Amino acid sequence: MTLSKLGNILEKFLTVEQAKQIHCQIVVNDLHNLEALLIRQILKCAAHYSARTSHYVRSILGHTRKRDAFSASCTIRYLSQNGQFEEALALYSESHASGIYPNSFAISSALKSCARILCKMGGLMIHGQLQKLALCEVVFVQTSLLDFYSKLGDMVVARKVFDEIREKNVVSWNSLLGGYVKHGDLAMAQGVFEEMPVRDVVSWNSMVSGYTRGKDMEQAYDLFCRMPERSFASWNAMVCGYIECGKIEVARRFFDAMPEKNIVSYITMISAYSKLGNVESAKELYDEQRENDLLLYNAMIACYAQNNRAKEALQLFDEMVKPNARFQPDKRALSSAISACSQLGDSEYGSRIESYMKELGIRMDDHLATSFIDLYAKCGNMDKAQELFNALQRRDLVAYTAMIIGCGINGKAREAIKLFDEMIDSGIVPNMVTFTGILSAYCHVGLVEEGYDCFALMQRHGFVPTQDHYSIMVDLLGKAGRVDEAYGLIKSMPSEPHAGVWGALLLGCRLNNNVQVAEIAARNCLELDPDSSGYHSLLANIYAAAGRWEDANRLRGAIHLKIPGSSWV
DNA sequence: GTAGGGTTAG
Repeated sequence: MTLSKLGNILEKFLTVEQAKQIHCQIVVNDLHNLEALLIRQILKCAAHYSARTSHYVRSILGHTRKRDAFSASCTIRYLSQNGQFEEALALYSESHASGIYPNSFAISSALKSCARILCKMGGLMIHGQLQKLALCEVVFVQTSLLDFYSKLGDMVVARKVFDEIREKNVVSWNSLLGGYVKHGDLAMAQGVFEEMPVRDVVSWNSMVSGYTRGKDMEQAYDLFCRMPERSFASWNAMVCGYIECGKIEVARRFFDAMPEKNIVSYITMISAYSKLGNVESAKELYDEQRENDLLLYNAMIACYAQNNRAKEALQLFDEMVKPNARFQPDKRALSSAISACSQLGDSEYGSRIESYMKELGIRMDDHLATSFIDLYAKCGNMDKAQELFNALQRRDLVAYTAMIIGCGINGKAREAIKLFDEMIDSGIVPNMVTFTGILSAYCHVGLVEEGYDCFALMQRHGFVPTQDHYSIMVDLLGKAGRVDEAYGLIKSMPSEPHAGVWGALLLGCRLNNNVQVAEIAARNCLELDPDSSGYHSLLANIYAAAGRWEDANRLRGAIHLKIPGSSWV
């Protein structure tokens, strides 16, 4: 078989299994000159199969005995194009360490990876290496470098790199323009836009998104109308802009008006609906495009997971794990799935995900570890959660919050408080979720004064306590026997309390046999949440405890009348 | 075959 024939077969018909067989043949017959060709063809196919082949590509590379600059650069490029930036960088530095000199393809892919994961050190190191490699004059490399600095927000250096490019092309200009836009420097961006010798559709798109970032939709629309040609990205930028301004209906009108939509348009709309809790609209859009893109899956799974519809999230995730699925889950899909497990308290499913990750060689990063911390903590396995927490590269707000909540629900209030203090000391500013966690930890051990301090601290940080925070505080006061104070706190609330807050008060009354306040609490509960029968029996118990049997029996009778059968449950 | 828009965790 000739090389070109083999190439054609691979390119057109390659499946993972077939490629594996061919690769075995090559290894067995010691045909190493074929390896580079094989890898190139696999990478071509990989573009169609995305995550499905990534594991396989890596395994091929593991088998490859002669690692030349060509196969390394192909793989680095492949990884960076498929969003596997850490892996791309790992391979880059590995190749570099084993004496393979990177070519311009490897360099630009590595720089792109650094930019995307905001790895400043990595980019700086590559910049340093460039001097020795005599690649400083290659416009691709220079533009990648420029893009790296502008994505990291260092526009001074970016500008310097740009000035040194001898033959600037439109992409170089666009990267500089995009940098100013991302940096929020609209004046400079406009200057560059005026100065550019040639503008293409990307330049116009950048300017449009410059205005949408500044929430100046009028200017954005004006520019949008004046564009000589429009791409998907032009429309998507407008859709995105209206979403950020909270005008979802206008965004939808633009979305519907698009002459042709691409997958990005769908993902943008789906995640907007997701954040607004409109799962049905998201699902409708998803159904129009299902199984079309890995990121589409991710967006829909995240949508379910973010809106307390964990079962549906996992159903969709299951589709991806099937042997013949078109897309295999990546880290983001995994994060959402783990979060769904956590909501269901299903640690068994979580363990399956963990072994699935091992099987595919997906490394645990901080993001994933944080999802697992939450899962294990909610399932009561604090040892495992602590272990993961200790192994984190960096402890950020979300990780601390997950641990604090975990300690809180597992009765380790002291640890929660310690973590909270540690977090504050390291300069991390807590948010609403953190306060919920720490407040419930105080509640768990009955630290009333600390609870009040926490309320004050929240307000000092500019947060208005939510209904949840008030519920926990009322709960805390009730447990401490301070029912009247709890009632006073409710009366001081700036907004109308929900049933949950009154419910917490009612529970407090039960603990303290406070009939007077209980009647008020129960009345409010029933008004706000008339379908629930729990309040009746709670109040009945309070009457009974106070010796008011008549009232208790009257209420119990009412339960029978109202919802027949419910008392049997 | 190289660079420029989209999605994760509490």
